[in-house]
Amino acid sequence: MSSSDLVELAKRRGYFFQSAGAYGGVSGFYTYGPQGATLKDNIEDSWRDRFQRREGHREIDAPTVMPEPVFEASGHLDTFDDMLVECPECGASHRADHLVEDNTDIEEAESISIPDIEDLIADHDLQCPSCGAALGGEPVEEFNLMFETNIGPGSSSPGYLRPETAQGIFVEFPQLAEYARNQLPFGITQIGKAYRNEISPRKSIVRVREFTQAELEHFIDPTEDEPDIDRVADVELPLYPAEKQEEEDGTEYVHKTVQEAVDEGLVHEWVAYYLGVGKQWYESIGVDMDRFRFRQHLSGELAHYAADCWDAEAEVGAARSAAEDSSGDEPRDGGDWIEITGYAYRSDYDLSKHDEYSDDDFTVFKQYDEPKVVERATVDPDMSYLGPEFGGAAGDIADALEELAERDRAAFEDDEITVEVDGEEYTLPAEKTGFSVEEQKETGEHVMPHVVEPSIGIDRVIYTVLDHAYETDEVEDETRSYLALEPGVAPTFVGVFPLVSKDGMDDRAREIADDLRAEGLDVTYDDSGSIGRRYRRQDEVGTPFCVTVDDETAETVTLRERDSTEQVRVPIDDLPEVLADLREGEVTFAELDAPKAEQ
RNA sequence: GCGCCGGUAGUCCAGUCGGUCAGGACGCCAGCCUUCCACGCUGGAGGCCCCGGUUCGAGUCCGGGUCGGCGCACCA
Repeated sequence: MSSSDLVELAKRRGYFFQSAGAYGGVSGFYTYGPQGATLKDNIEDSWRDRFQRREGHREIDAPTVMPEPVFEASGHLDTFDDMLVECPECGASHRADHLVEDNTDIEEAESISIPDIEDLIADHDLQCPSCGAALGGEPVEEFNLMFETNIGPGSSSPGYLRPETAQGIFVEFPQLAEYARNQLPFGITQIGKAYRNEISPRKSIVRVREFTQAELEHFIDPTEDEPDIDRVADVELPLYPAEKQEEEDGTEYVHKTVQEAVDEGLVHEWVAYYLGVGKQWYESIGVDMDRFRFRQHLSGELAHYAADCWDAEAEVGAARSAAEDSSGDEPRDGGDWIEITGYAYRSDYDLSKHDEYSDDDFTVFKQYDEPKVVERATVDPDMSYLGPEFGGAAGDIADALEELAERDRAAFEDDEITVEVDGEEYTLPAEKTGFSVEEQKETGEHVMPHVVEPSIGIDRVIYTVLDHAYETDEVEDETRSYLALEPGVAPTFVGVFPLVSKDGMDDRAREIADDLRAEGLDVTYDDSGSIGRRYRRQDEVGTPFCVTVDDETAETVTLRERDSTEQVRVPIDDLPEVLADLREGEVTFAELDAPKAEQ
């Protein structure tokens, strides 16, 4: 369906709409309506079940605001802080630091101050890459993609709204590792809002300034932990490797099972494992596998933290006729491919950075099976000598001695030892160094875990699920449009109607609706207009089943399925169980052992 | 942020040259009627994106803003 059709339906039927419309709306912010919020809940619950509960991981809930040092360590402060210069002639915006790097010998221009960058542009007579106009004298503007705020009164403690939920997990790693009893591997999930002050929000809820991420950070020991590939070995992956994308006509997908992808070295084993988990999940919530692929990041596209990355992508807005072509091997025209998940092998990037920048230890101590005995050269400098002799340099000299002992124990065979500190040479008698070679028992080592991260954009998944669910067909010579949402995620699960509002049928229907609600189902009651109109209404919001009371005294009701519009008769007493089974996927409508209803 | 195009009930649209042109359809609400697939009857509520300007008079013309679509840039 076209994007405008989807946006229109979403607004009309309460899925999502632009926020604060009464005040003219604000770009990049959306509100999920009564249907959409429930659909979102259902998809999030399903994600928890697949990526968390069934994998044995645990969820945390960290703040959305974090202090500045967190983002200094994570690298977001630098990489988010773009310097833009605008061409006075053609209006194009360019990264000022990139211009300088490309046209001078300067590297790392990102760390240069704005006035200096402006001077460099003027001094080198840099020109607009688009039209060639001179850029000297044009102001360089700073654009930070993180929302900034102040923590507490005053501006002495800047904070930022998190641009990804992941950092909330990484910064708490020491405490989380303690919870996990310092045993690798373990996984922590988080689902919540993240914020990016996008320059240009686009395409409805696909690119917004506030969005929901569902992330798993799986911490592993890179030297010995392996995924349990068997769990997903046979899952078929539609892969779109980097090399295929770079080909002239790079449209061929490679279909491999998880096992094959790992065996052939095409995908990192941990990433491949989660591609398998992910594919099962997308399929279960109604993403059309004919409009789905895993695309490998091109080397220049990799994030600052990623060692390898595959995106799950879905094609949305594709024409109906194309969707019905089930060959599946060729990408189709007409739709846009959007990223719905990033599967990144983040190595130890994040933990190393936080280990370096913070006061805490972001490693895990791994005990050896057998303690190792190692011979180690150590020093124990006589500080009562070094202090009076060398004054303030004494501490640095002691450190230098320790470093020298590890590097070159032969140096201690002389009577006098010389070390260099800040360009100065210091010489002292060997006996004052306390040098010795000892046998030490090592019981283990500190390991910096690596991180495997499936990072799901919930809003984009919702958009995809709605886009792929939209169907039209012919019923009684009339065109009908409906959302073929999976029963497991549909926000309204069953509509309950009286065939006509008289003879007590409406009261009976209300009772049934109440009973089904008591069973935990999402139920809507409707007695307005004609029965056909009510069916169509529910079809369009994607309600998979409708129950109609057609005789107050009868002990059965009709149960209608949305996609086929077929009906069966079901005893009222059995309804809760039948519907619960349908919702859980224990049985399909076609498999129900029930007589067809006459219409 | 730049360029092009656009903004009229909940939704989709009509609205001429500036002058009873604010209209249609669907949807919604109320009543009636109705025994299985949105188009039975009657009645009703609801709108010119915002601010300013031109004019005797602005939905209509102009400027700015805002929101949206597309393209460029950006998307760590």
